[in-house]
Amino acid sequence: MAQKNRLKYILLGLLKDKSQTGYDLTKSFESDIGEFWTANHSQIYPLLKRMEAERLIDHKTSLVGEKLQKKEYFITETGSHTFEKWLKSPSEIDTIHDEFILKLYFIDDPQSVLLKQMITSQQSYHRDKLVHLKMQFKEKFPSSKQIKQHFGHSLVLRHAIEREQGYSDWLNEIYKTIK
Amino acid sequence: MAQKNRLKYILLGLLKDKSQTGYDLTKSFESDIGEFWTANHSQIYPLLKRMEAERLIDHKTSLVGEKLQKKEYFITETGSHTFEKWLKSPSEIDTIHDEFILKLYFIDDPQSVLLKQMITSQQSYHRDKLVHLKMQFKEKFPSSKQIKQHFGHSLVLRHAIEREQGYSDWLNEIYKTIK
DNA sequence: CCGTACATGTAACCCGTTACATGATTAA
DNA sequence: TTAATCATGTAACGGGTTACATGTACGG
Repeated sequence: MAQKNRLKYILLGLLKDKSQTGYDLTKSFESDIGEFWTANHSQIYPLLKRMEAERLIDHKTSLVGEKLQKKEYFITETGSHTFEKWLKSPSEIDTIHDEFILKLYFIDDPQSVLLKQMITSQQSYHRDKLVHLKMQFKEKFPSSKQIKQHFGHSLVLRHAIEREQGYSDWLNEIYKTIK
Repeated sequence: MAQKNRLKYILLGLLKDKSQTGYDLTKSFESDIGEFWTANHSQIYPLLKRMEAERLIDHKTSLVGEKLQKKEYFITETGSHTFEKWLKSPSEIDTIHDEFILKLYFIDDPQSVLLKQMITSQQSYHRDKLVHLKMQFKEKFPSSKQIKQHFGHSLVLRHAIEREQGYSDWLNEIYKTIK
């Protein structure tokens, strides 16, 4: 086994909640789950087929208009079991791949002009990201009711916000010392 | 162009500092740079050959004992130029792939027993990581002299420490609210 | 002499990205 | 009628992991 295939478990997790088409699943990577993982339809469709062959999921075909068929995928008993087993398994930690951090590693001189430019461009990126995430939280969790219903999601969003806040703080700190 | 190939730039960055063999380069992913990126020798050796074909690097062969030959790679003018161009290019941001965060996303119930177990196991991981990183910093940057010489590296290590601190704080916060 | 470290390579395989490809439905 | 969205697929390719493979040098 060469890689992890976490996408499989994401799809199981999403289908556990409700039956969906490959198209629907693809779209969820453009919103909610998209903050934490990415996937294209070209990866999702073949994977769904493989997962069906493994009996983790199944599908029923339905008509949209007069001709267009769509495949509504749903999770099987085996699929649910596999998903729960994954939840309980120890989580492996990947090293974080951040291109900016990588570049920074190679800059030895505190007085480097390039460094200043790099910091300011990163500052604006992470500032925007922070604003975006805070807005997301407000939209999805306007009251404690939503938090109780999707506790994990709220924690994950809060974590992303705190991470971006930390990133911004760190950048601002650097900026102060080099300017 | 399907992917990024950041490893190429890491190798250039390392060779810019000093000439090294593939073996040496492989080893540096077990220490310093290993905190921020991973790579195996099976990836490095073929890449070095490709980079040589692109005239980014070159090598001279030397003898270790009586038979064993090693290839000492060094960076070319073209290689230096390519590296500098990369440093100046805008940094793309990848979404962070954290398996624990992913699992958490799917846990709706704040009272879940599984959640408690997951939190405590993560707490110990990130606590250990934090200790490790702080030790690394003390070892590599015992005084301001080293920081001035390798400013970027010091920033990157400080960032990793603050990130782990933030992660731990967040976990502890969750633990308090669910216990 | 024996185990560890030094030193270099290839092959199989999976994951993920980009691009190619096609067609139906719906709302403006 | 036409543009956006819905809907599903395949192909090519590059990056990264695991495993296979071989041999030398050196210190205890």
